[in-house]
Amino acid sequence: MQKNTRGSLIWLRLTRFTHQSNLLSNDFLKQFDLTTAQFDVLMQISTYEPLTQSELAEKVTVTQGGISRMLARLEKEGLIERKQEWKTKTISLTNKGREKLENAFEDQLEFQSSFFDECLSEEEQKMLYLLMSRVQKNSEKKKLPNR
Amino acid sequence: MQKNTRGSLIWLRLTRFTHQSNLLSNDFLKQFDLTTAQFDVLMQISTYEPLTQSELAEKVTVTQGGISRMLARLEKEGLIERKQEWKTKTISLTNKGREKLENAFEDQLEFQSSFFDECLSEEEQKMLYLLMSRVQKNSEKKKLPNR
DNA sequence: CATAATCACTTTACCACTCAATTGATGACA
DNA sequence: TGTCATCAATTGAGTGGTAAAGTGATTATG
Repeated sequence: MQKNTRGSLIWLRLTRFTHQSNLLSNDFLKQFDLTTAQFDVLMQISTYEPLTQSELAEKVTVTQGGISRMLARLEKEGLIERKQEWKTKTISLTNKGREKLENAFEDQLEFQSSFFDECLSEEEQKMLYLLMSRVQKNSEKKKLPNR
Repeated sequence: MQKNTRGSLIWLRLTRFTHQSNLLSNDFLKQFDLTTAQFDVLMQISTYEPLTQSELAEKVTVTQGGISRMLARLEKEGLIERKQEWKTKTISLTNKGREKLENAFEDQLEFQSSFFDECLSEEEQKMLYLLMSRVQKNSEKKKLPNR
């Protein structure tokens, strides 16, 4: 079995970094009693509310089933509301949810940025964003038939 | 709530891509009856065998508990062997495991590479690898106290 | 020598995701 | 009007991750 390809090495770096930064982010968000995934969906809701579950699932690239459970937890915690409205459910933040998000927002973005600020210049960050945008969009195109 | 930082945008692209490519990779590996995670640990075992569970956990950056269950499943499928050896367990591939890995290896690496080959030039890929190496190493430094 | 500490691994309970099957409401049409 | 298709959301079974508590053998120490 010969040596790895460049692509597979990039891929490894990406997965390892994402995994690692997720852990650190979870740890960081503990102070706000949130997880990274929860922060992510709260952000999306706050940006696009009101929206349906399927729309949200699309935004955070998670399956219907995943979103359903996630939202059930968030609802139980009182951070979001689901209103059955003419066949679909419309979701929006509660005041408690909005507060919690506003509370964590700045710090979390600062935290996320620190991963790059600490080791890349402006220029390099722009470059990385550009490259990753291309790569990510390309992977979107490969999407499985109906997701 | 103001707009996102550059860092947070990069972060989003990275997580979305990693998630998406993982799904596609799982789908791709279905033909070999493997998951991405399983391929990952089989690769590491094949490279470093024989090794202990803790060493493996280190390599794939997963917790002890996670590795324990993962290996239990792989053992049940007959792909790996665990030999209790003087207090630690030494793991190695079985012939079946080795075969399966060799079978999938080329195709999977080709598949991983395609994500980048399809949208980046040589130069750009080198650049991306360089940047991600820096970023990933930087995140390693931030590791939580005892992992 | 007995008890305590340590070490490698396992187990449990939880979160977050998948796919696939199911439920339940809406709307269409014979 | 009854049935049938459709569509959003839910549920069930499974994977893969975490943290934290538990187990059992080995080594240290009082």
